[in-house]
Amino acid sequence: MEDVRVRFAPSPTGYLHIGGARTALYNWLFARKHKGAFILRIEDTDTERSTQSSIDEILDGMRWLGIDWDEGPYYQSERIGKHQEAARKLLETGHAYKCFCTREELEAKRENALKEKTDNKYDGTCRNLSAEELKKREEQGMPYVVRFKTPQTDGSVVFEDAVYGTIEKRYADIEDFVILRSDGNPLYVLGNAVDDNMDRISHVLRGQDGIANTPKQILIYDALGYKRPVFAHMSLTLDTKKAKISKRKHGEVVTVAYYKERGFMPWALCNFLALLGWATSDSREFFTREEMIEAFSLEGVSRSNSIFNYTAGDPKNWTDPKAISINARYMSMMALDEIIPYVRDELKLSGLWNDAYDGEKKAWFESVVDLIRTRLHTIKDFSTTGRPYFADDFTCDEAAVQKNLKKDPNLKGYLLQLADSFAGLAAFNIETAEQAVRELAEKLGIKAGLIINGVRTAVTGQASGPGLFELLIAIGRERVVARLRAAAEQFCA
RNA sequence: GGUCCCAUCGUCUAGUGGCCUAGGACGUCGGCCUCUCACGCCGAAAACACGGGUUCGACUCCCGUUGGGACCA
Repeated sequence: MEDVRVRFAPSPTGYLHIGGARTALYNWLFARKHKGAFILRIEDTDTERSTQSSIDEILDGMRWLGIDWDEGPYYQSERIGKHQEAARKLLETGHAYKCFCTREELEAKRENALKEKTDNKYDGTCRNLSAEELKKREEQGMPYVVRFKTPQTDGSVVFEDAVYGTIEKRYADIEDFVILRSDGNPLYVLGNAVDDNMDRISHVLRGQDGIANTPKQILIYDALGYKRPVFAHMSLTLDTKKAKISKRKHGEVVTVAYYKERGFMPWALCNFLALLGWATSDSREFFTREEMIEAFSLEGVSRSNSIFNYTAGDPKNWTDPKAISINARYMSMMALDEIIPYVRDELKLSGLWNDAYDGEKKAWFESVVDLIRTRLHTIKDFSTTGRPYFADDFTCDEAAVQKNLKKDPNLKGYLLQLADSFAGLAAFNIETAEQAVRELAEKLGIKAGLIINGVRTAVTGQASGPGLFELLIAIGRERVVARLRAAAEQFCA
């Protein structure tokens, strides 16, 4: 395949949502795989709804995901002249005509068609205008739209979709569609085709919602003498009720920005998104960027829509559980130096960062990250669940306190004794700490678990976490002793 | 309404006529490990929408039905 050029062409009317990100990703993967160019084009011709902040959010989202582009961003609004020129050319070559039908007239026809349950394609009234009538209306300055003149022969438009295979649509089923509005603005079918030609796009890889437009665009390509690109449509991402996902309906979960906020690793999100409608024959689940670029192929893109398995109101699964699982896996498996920067950013953001973590406390910091990461799901968890390791003002889980500290009235004494024992230890390490705990339990004739669980909650406020003795060493003797004493007073009354 | 597209466990999917007693992953449930939780490991429940063909043989091919989605406004 020579000179692969693909593009992502979002319209900046909102935010970068995960469906859009997936489209961008697939294009990017395809470009990288074939050593081609990935072009970013902003389709901002809807000036009413396009905003700069939306453009910024899209660009930020792509940068964060690591989907870098080679050209652009180009702005469609700067090329309206080209679109109009194309419309003029189609008019001149007889491939299009001016239509003076008013909105009201069309509305009436449509209603009528609806009533009689027939097709509501444009009836071609203005297609058959005589030269005389046409001239008269032009002189009167009547507003008009430009319609494409669909062939009235028996033929059909046929194209080979790289994902869906052969798709055929009869001319008779394509109405004379509008390509230019009366205010001179191009419609998507026209603008998009002209732009793709200008940008020398070789493969149009877009959502399946574009599939119905494709035959019309092919008509335009042919009429304008453009070279047809390869079309490849991909399935859509729907919600659990099979409706399109949107911020309006589903809220932040569908925006890329939210995943950044909630502590996702960008590549983990990409990995999840890639799997939503693409698979390799071995059903592989984890890929590095290079591996995915290597493995990516249009053959593996699925034809049926996939469902973003998100249920509102589930605190544990605040997004698709598979996405969380993939992120968690990445967090526990990636190299320590790779995850550290994310943790650093998160701690800075939540005011828990200490510059010594990059200096004399570096080794300690890394060991803590390594100790706790396997049971965390997002980077955000380092500042919430992980807070007791980095700060003294952590909150205590009420259920944990109830279960591990208030259960036995003797715990107060146990914890105070243990605090004294820890304080008096010649050396404080995993072995000596464990020995101290077990000796105390034996001396008191109780199960070690009682003390162990109590200590965990006293020291971290939580009911679960890493192995207790490693945890104690990570937090450090001084803080452990202080927390044991404080908890004994506060909770074990 | 017309046209187009799609249809395998709850979800993401593998499967391209015999290898399928339908494989993997997430989730769910059970077990092991154990100081808790998680990780890890082991195991279980869980799907070819339906009906016709074609064929010696259909998850795989064809037709229809049903269901879903998209586009046209």
